[in-house]
Amino acid sequence: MGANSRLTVAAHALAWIELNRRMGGEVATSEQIANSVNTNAVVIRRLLGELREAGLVESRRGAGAGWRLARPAESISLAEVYRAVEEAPLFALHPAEPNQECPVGHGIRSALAPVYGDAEEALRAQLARTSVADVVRDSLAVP
Amino acid sequence: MGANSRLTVAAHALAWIELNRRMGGEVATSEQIANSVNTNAVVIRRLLGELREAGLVESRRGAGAGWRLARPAESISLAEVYRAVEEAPLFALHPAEPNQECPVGHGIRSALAPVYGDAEEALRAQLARTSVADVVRDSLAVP
DNA sequence: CCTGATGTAACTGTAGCAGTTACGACAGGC
DNA sequence: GCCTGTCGTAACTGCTACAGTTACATCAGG
Repeated sequence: MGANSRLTVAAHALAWIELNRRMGGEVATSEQIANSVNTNAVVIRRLLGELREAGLVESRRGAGAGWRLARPAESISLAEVYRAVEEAPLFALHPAEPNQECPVGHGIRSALAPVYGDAEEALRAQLARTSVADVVRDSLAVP
Repeated sequence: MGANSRLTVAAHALAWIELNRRMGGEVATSEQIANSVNTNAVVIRRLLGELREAGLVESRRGAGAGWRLARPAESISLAEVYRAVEEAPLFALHPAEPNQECPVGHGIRSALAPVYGDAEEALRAQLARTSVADVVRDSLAVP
């Protein structure tokens, strides 16, 4: 499937902001984060903008501007990050409406919808078990 | 994210083959299945070709050709169908290698990989709870 | 006012999915 | 042995989304 790296980059950015804070940094700039992720600063600003709408980070403008976490890193789970950056459902139903005169075509969307819902729920529940603080700890633990 | 409908169409095709068999049909043709899914027969043949490589269906060529399930519908789970049609991992790591001189950039891929693995595992485990026979039953139950 | 950073718009390149046409390969029936 | 119907597959198009980039307006502190 179309696997994208939005969750990866968002988690990286949040972990960097948190580590920077622990090192005494007031705020982190998109340029600094982009340097660690190895991408363009605009890509970071776009992603962090979605995280701000979700209430996970705050930004300051003007001179001495930058980003910081809106809540402790321990309380931000990857499930919240996922919800903030991936709005579309994981599985799509039919591109075109199936044949309603066929018993399968008529009922299959109603049959699959709860299955997909439960599967996404299981995915989110597992992501909820990891926080941004966990990501920082595990990253620093790599030799 | 790029949600595609490959799992949906594959499940629909398998359910249709099973229902057709229960109605006395020897084999199902891609044209018949495409008529129920409301798509092109080539789309069906491509998808069923992947399911055949996974050992879920068999095809016969020549006159009177078509498709049938390789195993009872009760024993084919959506987790197997998902594995057959979606080879790529759900979450991608970084598009470009992160900055190795940064502690976060150096360790984050190793930190995220098991998290993503566990999340996908939870997804597959939930999909494994539904079989093609369940899909047929639930589809027919829709008024 | 100057400076440095955010906030966006606009565009490009790339990739995958879905759809379509076309045609070769195959196997059974006549 | 040819006809027919279906699979098997290549090739192409249109569409969408992600990632990257440039450009510029906006803002706030010094």
